[in-house]
Amino acid sequence: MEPMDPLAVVAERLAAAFAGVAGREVDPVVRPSDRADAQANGALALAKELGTSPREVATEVARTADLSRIAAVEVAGPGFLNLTFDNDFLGDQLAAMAADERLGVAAAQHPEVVVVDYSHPNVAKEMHVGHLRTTIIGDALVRMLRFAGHTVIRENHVGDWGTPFGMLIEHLVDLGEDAAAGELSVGDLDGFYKAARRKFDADDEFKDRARKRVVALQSGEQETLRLWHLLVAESTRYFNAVYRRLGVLLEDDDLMGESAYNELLPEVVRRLDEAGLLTVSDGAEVVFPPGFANRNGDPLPLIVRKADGGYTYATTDLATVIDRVERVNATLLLYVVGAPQAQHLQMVWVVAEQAGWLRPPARAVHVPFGNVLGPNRKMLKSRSGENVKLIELLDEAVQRADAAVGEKNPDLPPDERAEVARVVGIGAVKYADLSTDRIKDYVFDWDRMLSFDGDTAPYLQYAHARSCSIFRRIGIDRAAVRGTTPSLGVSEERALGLRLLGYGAVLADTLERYSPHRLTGYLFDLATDFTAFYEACPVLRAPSESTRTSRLALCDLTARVLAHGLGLLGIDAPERM
RNA sequence: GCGCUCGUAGCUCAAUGGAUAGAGCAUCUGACUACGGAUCAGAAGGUUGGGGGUUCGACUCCCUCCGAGCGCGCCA
Repeated sequence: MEPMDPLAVVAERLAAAFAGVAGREVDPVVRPSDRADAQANGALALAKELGTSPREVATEVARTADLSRIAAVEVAGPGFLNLTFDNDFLGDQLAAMAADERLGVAAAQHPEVVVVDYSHPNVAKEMHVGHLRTTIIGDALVRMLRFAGHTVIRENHVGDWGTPFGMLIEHLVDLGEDAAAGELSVGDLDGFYKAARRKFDADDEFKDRARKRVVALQSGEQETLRLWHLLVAESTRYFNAVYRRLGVLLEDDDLMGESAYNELLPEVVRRLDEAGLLTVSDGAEVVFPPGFANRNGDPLPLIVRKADGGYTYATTDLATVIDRVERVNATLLLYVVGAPQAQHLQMVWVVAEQAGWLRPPARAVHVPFGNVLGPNRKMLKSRSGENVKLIELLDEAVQRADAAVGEKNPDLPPDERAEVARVVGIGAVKYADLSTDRIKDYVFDWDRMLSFDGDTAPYLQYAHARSCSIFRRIGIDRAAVRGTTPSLGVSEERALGLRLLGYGAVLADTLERYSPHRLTGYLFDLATDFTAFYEACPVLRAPSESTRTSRLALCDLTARVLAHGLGLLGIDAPERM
């Protein structure tokens, strides 16, 4: 099937012409441009190789390229090929896009099994805004990868094991199971954790009990395990409530906490030993991956077993590699984990490669994201106590959205209003996070997260709702216009049509970089093009019946792309708001 | 000390090595008895932290300096 993206079509034709001029295969870059519909700059790069001027190369390419009925081409500047697409061609491409369930988005050529590791909250600890990034980015990547045709396995690597559980279980015992469960079920995880921590720090007797409890837990003592399960179950219930509120795909089946790898840990160490990678250093069993040095310039170890015999998170992370490659049969391991973990993960993967667990086609990719900073521009610390609970942020967002909906559209029935408020509020929060390049730190700011103006989800949702509204007004089914070929005589129609046709390329780019903000940027541009079109081009009062049908087709396709793109980001698009 | 990341308009952020660095917010001017004003049109706002280099061409790549943040042996 010929691609619907006109840039791709033209790139193919130009490649042939370039090949004729250069005498070898050339892959010209064709990109959107302010000066024309598209621009190719291959001649500039090729001229030196051919020993001629860029303009000569460009002119020859322009002369020999087969672009009839597709685009006009002219040589400009130092040797740019400026392309102007033929309107009928664009209309045909749009018609093809509208007829395609995938909206012109190509499926992955080599579908694979992908594990996406994200969210990973800690049992008996509050989910705060820091968890927003990994959860939302991971969710968006899952949706996009799935749409691209990959088999996607979600894994929520919850922190459900380790030394803190001694004190948490003892605190549970002190409170009594019912009282503790009650406290946890209302979501006061921070209060529970802090109380345990306080006792641990202040009370030697408690501390002693906590330590013994850790040993009991690790040795699988029945009663201790039962109490541990209680903690995990209550926390999980709370996490699920947050996930449902947030509208992400994670569910109980996706839980792969640290505890899930317990049996594998001795195996990890044994295999490392067999591979001759294990060294004993200061009583601990470690591996020295090449290329890493500590602050003294000495080799930096990855500790897989502490001097006291306990395992570390490095051991667990190594176990995840084994499990995901050997049991799940994944070839792509995505870790949606904060940027500070970069070195740790690199070390783990180097060791996994050395041990032979991670080898092509299997590979691990870190999808890092920046820190959420406090008002003082310092990292929002999970134990600082003053960080914002995720659920509070979400509730506030929905509440503000509800007020806005009540003001803007008072006629909405109460139940629909509540749903719109939810979708708009949550959408705003998600979009605020997803629309920034994930690698950057950002300062957490209520106003920023809860803004409904400008480059925000509600703006995109509004554009979608307006488009749907036209069809509702005249009472026709949107699908009815999908057979028509749009004509693009007006510049706003043309700009909108061109934008629509770029959807597939943007999605590919977004997935290639694992950067959802590429998609949000496109959707904002699309909504902007649509509103400009909407202002300039009357649809229902169009000058002719054919123009009206053509514009209705553009409205329908815009609404579909907006809803689809937002959907891939985990954001709903209501038909009314 | 070593390593990683970041530095772009007053603020928050975009920008595959391509011509004149773009948006949003805020500010200022304007626009309908609304196909939905949660909108649109316009103005103003820049030595892309400094300096060097590579290139026909650098916000982008390399070097260096400055500034900020985060990692760097038994927490996870």
